[in-house]
Amino acid sequence: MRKAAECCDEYAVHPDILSLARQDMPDEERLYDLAELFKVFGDTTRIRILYVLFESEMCVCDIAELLNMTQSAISHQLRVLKQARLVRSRRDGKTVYYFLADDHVRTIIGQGMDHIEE
Amino acid sequence: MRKAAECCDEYAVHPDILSLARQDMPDEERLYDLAELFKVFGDTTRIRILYVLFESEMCVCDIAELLNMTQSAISHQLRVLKQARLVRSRRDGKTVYYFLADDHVRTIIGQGMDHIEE
DNA sequence: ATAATATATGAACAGTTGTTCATATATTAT
DNA sequence: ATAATATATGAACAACTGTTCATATATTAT
Repeated sequence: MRKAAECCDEYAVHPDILSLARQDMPDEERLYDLAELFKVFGDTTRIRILYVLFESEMCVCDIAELLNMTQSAISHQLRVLKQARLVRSRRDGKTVYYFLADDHVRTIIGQGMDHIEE
Repeated sequence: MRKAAECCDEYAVHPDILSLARQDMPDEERLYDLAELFKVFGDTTRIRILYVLFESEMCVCDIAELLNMTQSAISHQLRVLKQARLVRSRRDGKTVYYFLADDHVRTIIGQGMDHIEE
């Protein structure tokens, strides 16, 4: 018989489920990376930047203008998005254009919208 | 011609794109809710709880045991998950069982995993 | 070279978040 | 009623986050 925590001994679900849950749990590094990824989506400014980039690649100061925020604030957030590999950038002269890195961004945001709208 | 911010006047993308981006931007409340939702996914403890619930509904103290955390910490986080409507609960005597609210959780986490693993 | 423009970045500060601790509530058994 | 068990919750504190401000870097034009 399973030796559980001090609490809820008699009401505990079957030990098989517990060991199964332990098996299917991704390793610590993956869980950390996953949480880090979602943290990036967890900010209004960054979500708005991503939405803006749904339409087209865009330079830093246009994003700043669109969102009515300072160039610095946008630049800081673009760095976060870039580190998470959600956006990429290309330089054209003095201007740096940012664009969505791949389609996961759309899918994840789309699923999120589905959830809050239901 | 478009009157842009002081910066990058001559390099700015076409004004049509700017107004298009403005149109397709969800309203503030939606953007806020969306960011709030992703914030909930943006924590290792909560991600681990959700993973545990992939297998089966589970009571608070079993989750606490599985994740090696205090009952209080888990309970606090379950409240956050519940407020975000990612989990639901049912009471059976003294025990409260938590379970995933719907399939968006799996999809969102799955897409997140796809992204970090690619 | 210097000036102008676009972007990036470090430090600081306020606001937020997650855990711990103590305690409250809810249910069951006696 | 009281005791025991499972869960919930408020306060406090440390750690983290996003913006602002000042300034640095990069590119282009003169």
